[in-house]
This record gives sequence, structure tokens and C-alpha cells, in this order.
Amino acid sequence: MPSTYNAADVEQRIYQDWQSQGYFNAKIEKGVEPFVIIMPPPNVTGELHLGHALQFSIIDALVRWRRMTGAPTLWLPGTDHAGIATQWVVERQLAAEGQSRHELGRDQFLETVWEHVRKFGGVIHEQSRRLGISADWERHRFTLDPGPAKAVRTTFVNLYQKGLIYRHERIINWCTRCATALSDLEVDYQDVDGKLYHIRYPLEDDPKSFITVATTRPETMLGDSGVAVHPEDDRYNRIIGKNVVLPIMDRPIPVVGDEAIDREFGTGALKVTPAHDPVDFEIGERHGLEIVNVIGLDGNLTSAAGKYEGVERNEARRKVAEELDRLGLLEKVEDHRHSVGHCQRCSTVVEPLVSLQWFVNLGSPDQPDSIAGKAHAAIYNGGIKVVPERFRRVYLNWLENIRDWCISRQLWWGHRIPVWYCSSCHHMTVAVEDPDRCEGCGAAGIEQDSDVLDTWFSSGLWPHSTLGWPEQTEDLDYFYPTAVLVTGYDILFFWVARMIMLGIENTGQVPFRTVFLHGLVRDASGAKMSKTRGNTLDPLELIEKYGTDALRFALTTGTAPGNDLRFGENRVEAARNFANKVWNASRFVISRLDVKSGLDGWHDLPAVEHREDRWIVSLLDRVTAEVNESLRNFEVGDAQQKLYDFFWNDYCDWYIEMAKLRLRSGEGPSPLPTLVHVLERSLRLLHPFMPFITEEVWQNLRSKLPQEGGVVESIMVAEYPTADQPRIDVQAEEEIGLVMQAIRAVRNTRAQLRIPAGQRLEAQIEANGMQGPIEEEAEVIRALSRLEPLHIVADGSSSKDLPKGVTLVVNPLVVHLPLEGVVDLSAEKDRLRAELDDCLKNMERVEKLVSNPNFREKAKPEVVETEEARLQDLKERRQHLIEILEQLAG
RNA sequence: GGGCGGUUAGCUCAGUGGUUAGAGCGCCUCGUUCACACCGAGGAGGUCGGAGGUUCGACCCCUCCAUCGCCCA
Repeated sequence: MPSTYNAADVEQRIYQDWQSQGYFNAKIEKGVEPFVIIMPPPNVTGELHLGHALQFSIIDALVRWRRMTGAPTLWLPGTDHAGIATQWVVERQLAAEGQSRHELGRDQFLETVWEHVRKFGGVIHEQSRRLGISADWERHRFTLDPGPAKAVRTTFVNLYQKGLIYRHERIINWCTRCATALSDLEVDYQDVDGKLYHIRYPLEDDPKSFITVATTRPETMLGDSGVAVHPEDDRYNRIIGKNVVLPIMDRPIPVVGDEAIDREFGTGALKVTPAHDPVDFEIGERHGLEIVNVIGLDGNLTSAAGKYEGVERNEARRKVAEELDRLGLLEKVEDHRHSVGHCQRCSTVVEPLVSLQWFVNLGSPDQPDSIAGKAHAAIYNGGIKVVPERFRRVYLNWLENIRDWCISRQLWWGHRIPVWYCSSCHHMTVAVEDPDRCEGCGAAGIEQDSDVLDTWFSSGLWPHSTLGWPEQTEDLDYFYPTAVLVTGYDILFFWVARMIMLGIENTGQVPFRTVFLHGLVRDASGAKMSKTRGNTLDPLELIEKYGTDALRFALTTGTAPGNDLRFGENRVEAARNFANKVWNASRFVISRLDVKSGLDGWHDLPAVEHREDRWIVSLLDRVTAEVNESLRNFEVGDAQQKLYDFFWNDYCDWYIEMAKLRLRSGEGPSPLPTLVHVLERSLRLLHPFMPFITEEVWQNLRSKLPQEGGVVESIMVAEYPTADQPRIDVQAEEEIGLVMQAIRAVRNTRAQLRIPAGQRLEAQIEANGMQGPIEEEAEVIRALSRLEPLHIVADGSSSKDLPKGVTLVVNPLVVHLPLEGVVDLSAEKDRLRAELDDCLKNMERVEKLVSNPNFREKAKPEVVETEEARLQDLKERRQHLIEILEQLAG
């Protein structure tokens, strides 16, 4: 084994081996509860970024862990056709060639997209494999595969037949650049600096008087069909019911009273443009106002805008304001910062406009039988658990304000809406299979709706459509509902909520038992990573440089669930160093195994005798129990942190160092079985987080060991360690803890006094009741703190005549280092007095606590016990310090 | 405007009622004896955003305030 772990040498080979052994493929074991995770499908034209890497690392850790516990485990991977994103990529390419999709025509364009997808569609999962993820590639699904496509149509038809899908003219968010409707969620609101225009509308029966309205969008006034004021607003309520004359258009429009009007905002009078503002649309509906579409789908004004027909909407704003000014009707213009909707995809300002779209009636949470009602109840009643819990309320709150879902998109790439319009009888044929004639009149002249469905409509079916629904497949029967959904909190509404709604709708069951929401990966300064910002890190480059295990460990260690992660390369470096530590500790242990004898019992360690062995096994079982507990709670980062600490600080820094002495001397029971036992278990514990290095080392290690504990050919399918009956040895922990403290104290003194590492010091330890353990561990103390000769005495009675020097209190031990001449004795006295002061201060505090009757009565007994023990320790300590000071004085 | 989250060591973050609050990175000192310099040993560094309150006991629970961020309107 080389002295440095080289990830590139092993990863690809091991991954291929796993895959060819079929370890990733889930097998149905009737009667055994499976563990199932459906992969959030990345975009088909996407490339792997750190967000995927984080998510896949978390999922793979959970999946590998459960697989090792013996559960039939399925991680089903998939890919999303990603309507707008994919279409846009191809359109941009066409644009570069001077073409547009309209020139190509629908069929030709779709063929171009498919070509693109065939060429680049597999890239992201080639990249995903580099992460070492154990997904069941044979079950991979694409949203446009025949199965999922059929699920989409079936769902649409069912909902339509139930009357829950309808087509209606409504105000929606329109992106003029993408030329499609957007759902409420696809709009980003950003504050922008704008103007507030105050415009005078003359009264019809008194043209010299007017009412002044305030608006940020003067161009929409061309489509006004009313003015609204608050019914209790004394300034205006006398003119409610009268008409004003709309300037420029010279059209009379009514003044209405509506309680939704904010009297404080602007002038308190609102011009109402039902066609181009969602609030106005609702006001218009309440008062029966006309809908005048003045802005078209292309962003230019329509013929309804009179002489402004054909003018671009921003241009129109300037021109209308100018004209109003000329007419003396523009009272004033003030600066105004306000929130404006932008297309999430392309940042174009969204145009609210009225158009004919398809919607799903979700109902409301108050209606227990509605889609929203059931989705609400699933979380509210705990049928689905949310981790971390705070997102539960976010979800419920969102559902409580839900509106019907606009599902039609004016795109070509996606699931085309399965509705056919008849040119003769105008009947709509809604069917799963393409019809060839009208269902109503039988005419052949039918044409399919040109729109496609919102991508989230198909991904909302993902947990069941990937398993075969609407067919009652074996997979669906066995693996559904799935166990956990792991995804980013940013798509809680987009995706998670939709899966819950449609999952329950289609199957009558929740799609998953638990939702685990992780945070977002940010750059080192906390900014969102994005290509346009240029602050991204490429996971593949990081893998090349540091190895997959290091990247995975870096992404998921020491972060709490649901929290964002600031990520810099130094994190990966630290993780790489840990991998190297694992490598080298293993290298050391393996290098001692050449004899291959004396290893019997390494797997279960039926009889651990030596104190050091009992100590490390005790800590191993503690960490094993904690790691299992953390994983059960989805605290992946926490589990890793604990393993890191145990392996590096306990096993490497102390146990291996202690074991070296016995290995060298050959005295006492051999530490080899324990050394091997702890290493082998640690590898298994670490495997879900660092799959490659643990496999590589484990194979190497197992080949040098007698066969014990069953024969498995990969760590992937070995049993995950548990500690149901932990071999806790409190006494060994205390005794070794004391030895470690003593060693640290001596090392500290040596460093302070600048005593060269090579120089041995004479020392005497007063055992004060710990004589047995100290004598048995004398070699360790001697070697690790470089003491020679080391005298061990029972108590302080023989210490009176020792040469003066440094005395360390490691209660109950007292360590004398006769360093007269090396150490400044008055400084030593100062040090001891300071220590005594500190001790007295502490004693005072603890004494007060322990003597407080309230404390004794109300605190848990074990806490009282701990405090009393502490007090006892402090008292002994004080006693030692006083004696030492007396001796120094004398 | 409503809701959620953060505020802990120089930096990035763990820590959901019980010692004198921890880690990684960074910093300082020392060290290449045969697992590892991607290392070892030692060290410095925090009145846990502020103010009240609950409690025998608060970084942790409650209230208010400040500040930063996110989501929704």
C-alpha cells in the first residue's frame, strides 16, 4: 500500500465491480419491509453540480446504511424532461444558427430536441456515477418514457372526468420571451425602482372635476374598465356609481366601491385593469367590469389599445405618459420602489394577462375530500413526517393559501395535453389513447390541444409512475409508498407538495413516509452558486483532485439538516486528509498482519482482557450506538462528525500508539485482534459516507484475516455494526482517561519548559489508590510522555525528600518532575497558587449548588450525584495542591 | 405586510435544561524514531447579538428589541 491514498487508482474499478455484482439492484423479498428512495430526477440536459452532489451524498449514505442493515433497498434513479429549460437550450442553439422553432415547425423542432437529448441526455448520470452512488440503474426512468407518459395521461383523464381539471379564461403570468404561461411559483419577485404616475380621470358629468388615480404602469390605463375606491372613503364615496371618462380612449368607465382598496396607498383611488393585474382581475369579477386586453402575448399593444396598437409595452409606457402630460392630466410622477414579477427562467418581466388555460381545481384545506385537503391532512396528521420539522408549518401555510394550479404551458417539449377539439361539433375528446375521431359526433376532424403540461405535473407522479402505475406492477405493490424523499427545501412547493397531492389522488396512499429537506450549497462567501456569477465549483474537478470520498464527506459533515452550506475547497482538503488518515492507520494495522496468527476471535472479540482493549471497545460501542441513532434521525452530518472524532482522536492518536508498545515488546495479550476488530468495524461504520476507500481497505484487510463472521465479498453488503448490548466499560474508560490526562500534563510541562523531545525525564507518580492500573499502564505513560526512570509510589508519604521541581495534580494522581535548576521555583509556586485559586473558586460554586435544598430536591438524582463527585474531586485536588505548596515553601 | 431561519473562537459551523461551551480551517511554539508532514505534540483565542423573564440551574425555553438572510403576499 502506498503511503498516500490515491483515489483515482481505485474508484472506477470498484464502482464497476459493484455494478457487475448487481449490488445496486433491488430484489423483492416478500414479507420484509423494503427501504425505498426515489431520486429527484435531474434535468435531462443538465450537468452535475454541487447541489446534486450534496443530495446524492445524503441519499447514498442513507441507502447504503439501510442496505447494510439487511433491508431490501431500492434507490430508483430518473431524469426529467424539464420543459422550459430544455426547450430553451435548443431554441438558443437554433437562434445561433439563425433559425427559430416556428420556422422548423413543431414536428421538426421536437425531432431536434430529441436528437439533442439522445446526444447529451445521458451525461448527467455518467457524472452521477462518479459520485459512487448505489442507484438501481436498471430501473432508471425518464419522464417521457412510455410508462410515465401513460401515467400522466391517465391522471389527466381521471381528473378531467371527476371535473377537477377545467379550461378557463383567467389571468395568468405570461412570459413574453418564453411565450408561455407560468405558474405562480415560477415567478420571482424583485424590488425595482419605478415611478408612481398620478393620472387625472375627468368625471363624465362634470368634466372640470376629476379623480386622480396612482399607478406604476400607465400604459395599462388603455385597458381600464373602472376606478375603484374604498366605500368608506369620504373623499370619493359620493361619486361611486358615477362614470369617469378614460383619457386618450375617451371611454366612460364606472367608479366602484371595493373594500380591498388601500386608502393609504397613492391617492386611494385605483384604476382597474382586469386584463393585466391579478388584483384588478378580482375586483373586475366582483363588479362585472369588462376585460380589455391591451397587451398581447408578444408584449406589444393590441388593437384594443387604439392608436397604440403594435407599440412595445415599455415604449408604450413612455408614450402614454407623454400624451397624458400633454393633455394636462398627468398630475405628478414620483419615484417608487416596488416588487415586480420576473420569469424565473429568463428574468423577463412577467406580464399578467388573461388567457385560456387549463387548471387543476385543488380545492382548499377546509374541504377534506379535495386534493388540497388531503395533502394538508397527510402532513397535519403526521402521515408524512417532515425533517427538519420547521418546514411542516411552511408547507401547511402554503397549502392554506393555495389557488388552482395552472397546468398548461405554451411549449412544444413535454407531455402534450390529451384533449382533442372537434371542428364540427366543438366537443372535447379527452382520452388516454390518441383518438382518431370525435367522441361526440364521430367526425374525423379533430385536433389536439397545442399546449403541453407543466413539467411538475409529471414529476408530481414520480414516486408511483416510476414504479409502474397505472399498472398494478409487482414493484408498485412492493415498493410503494416509498420511505423517504430527500430534496432541497427550495422545491418544497413545486415538487414535494405536488407529489403529495397527486400521489394521494392516484393511489390513495402517501408517496413517502418522510420528507427530508436539505439546504442549498453556497460559495465560501455565502452567495448562491450560479454559472452567471462564475462562483461555481465543478464536482468532477473536485473528485479528480481530492477523490470522491473526500468530496462526499466534505459536503455532508458537520451540517445540520435543512441548513445551507457554505462550501470552499478547504473543506474538501480537510476531508481528504481524513481519508488519508483512514488509509494510513489501516496501512499500519495491515502491515502487522503478515504472521496471520494470533488473530482468532478478531471478529467478535469474545474475551477482551487488557484494559486498553476494553477501553477502545467501550468507545467503539458508544460511537456505534450514537451513529445508528443519528442516522435514524437523518443526522448524517452528525454521524460523520462522531466517526471522525472517534477514529482520529481515540483510535489513531491513542489506541494505536498504546498498541505499538505491546506489539514491540510482545508482552501481555496481543493487541492485534482488537486493533483489527475496531478497524474493521470502523470501516463498515464509515462505508455509507466514504464508500470507495472503505471498500478498498476492507478488501485488503479481510484477505489477511482468518475467516470469521460469515463470508461476504464486499463491504457494501456486509452488516452495518450495531451496539445493542454495548460493551461499555466505565472502569476502563476512567482508568485510561486518567493515564491520558497524566500524559497530557507531562507533555504540556515539557513544551512549556522547552525540554527537547529526545530528553528523558525522571518522574515519580503517587498513585493514591490507583496503583494497580498505573503500574500496569506504566509502559504507556513512560513511552508517551518520555519519562525515564519512572517511579510509582502508593502515596505522598515518601515524597517529602524529593528534589524540588514541577508537580502536577491529575487527581487522584500526583506527578512529580524533579526539575530543580530547570524550572523557576517561584514561577512554579505562582502556577500552583493560580491552580489552587481556580480550584477554590470552583469548589465554592459547586458547594453552593450541592448544598442548595432546591437543587437536591428538583434535579435528577444522577445530576446530583455527578455534582457531588465533582465536589469530592475538587476537595482532593485542593488537598494535594496545599500539600505541594507547603513542601515547596519548606 | 405575514411567516421562517440565522446571530456561538479570526473564518465556516456543531451544540434542543445539568462541569469551566466544542470541531474544522487559520494562527503561535516545538518536532522529520520505522502508519501518516494530507503528520505528530503543545498552545493562544469566546461575558454564546442586546434587554428582561421562567427555572435549583439557560447557549438551549418564553417575551421584547437589534441585525442579516430566505419564503410568501
